[in-house]
Amino acid sequence: MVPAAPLVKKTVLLYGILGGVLIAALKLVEYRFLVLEHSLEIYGGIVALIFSALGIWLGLKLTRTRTEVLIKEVPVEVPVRVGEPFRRNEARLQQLGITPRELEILEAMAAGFSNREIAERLFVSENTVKTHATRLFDKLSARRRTHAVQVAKEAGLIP
Amino acid sequence: MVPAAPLVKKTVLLYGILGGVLIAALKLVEYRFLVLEHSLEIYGGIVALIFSALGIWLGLKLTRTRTEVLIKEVPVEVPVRVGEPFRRNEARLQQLGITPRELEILEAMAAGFSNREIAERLFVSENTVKTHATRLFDKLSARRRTHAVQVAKEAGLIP
DNA sequence: CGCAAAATCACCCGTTCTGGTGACGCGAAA
DNA sequence: TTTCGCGTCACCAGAACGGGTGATTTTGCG
Repeated sequence: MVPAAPLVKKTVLLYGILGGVLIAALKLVEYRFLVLEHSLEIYGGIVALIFSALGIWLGLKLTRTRTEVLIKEVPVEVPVRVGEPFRRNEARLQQLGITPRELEILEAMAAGFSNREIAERLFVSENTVKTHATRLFDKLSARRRTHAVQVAKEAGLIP
Repeated sequence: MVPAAPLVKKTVLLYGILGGVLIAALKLVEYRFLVLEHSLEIYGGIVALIFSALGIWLGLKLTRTRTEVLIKEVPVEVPVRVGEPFRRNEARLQQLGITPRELEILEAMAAGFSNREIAERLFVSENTVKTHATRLFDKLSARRRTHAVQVAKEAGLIP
């Protein structure tokens, strides 16, 4: 364990110095608190609080460097379809009576865009997109957009 | 922010309890040390040491789960014959940390079923399906189910 | 030109989905 | 034994979606 040796060393050193300074500072002011009742508890509490914070910071610091070091390079298989640039089934398209505009909405839908996003993309209002969508659902006999997309893909309307 | 709320809360609570116990313990033994010279410094040092360790532990605990997120993907192109019965990309599946159950939900989702339908199909409550869906969206970096499906298809997780 | 199809937009209402939070049980691993 | 990952379930607020209805503007074509 302990991969980032130099950084850890530096951090620990800094931590030690900070601790020393704090102890010295506390010692300087301890006499003031000492005149109070239960001053020892207060003193201990303060020390505990400060060093807790310090410890948390240290812990965070250490783990942060660990996460940075933990970059894994993993080979990923990327499926590459050879040939077949996708040929749209125009016949079925006409058969279902899907208009060009509706097809655009369908494609955007399949790409995972929301109605609002599609509206912005095509420079129309969201209501318009919804209208197109509704008609698409009718023509594709679907009730949900996910279903519509599925049906469209199977019908060869979209890639 | 801070998604791991329950863990943090529990941890903080435990931390507080530990701190209290330690303070009490120290108070019990303080009189023994008090008879020595410079006992206050020793006392403070002990407190500082213990709470530093505690703080470090806390810090480590808090950032524990953030270690394996940094995965660098190295694309390796693999030709895929069209018409093949579909080969699931198990590697990517594991990379994303998608569980078998989540994959089931993902498949049903891609088929165009609603959460309720999926729930009925898998004999679980709709809430459970929602939970799985939410986790899927996180893992697939998607905001909508259509988008999730699209991402999953591109990643070779589903046909 | 004039019509029909297509495209555009609006409003309402109910349903579905998404995000966030919290909790419990179980089995495997540490 | 404790911890952890997974699966399960719940509740809530807000966003997105779907269905229905009606309306106006563009556009292609006879």
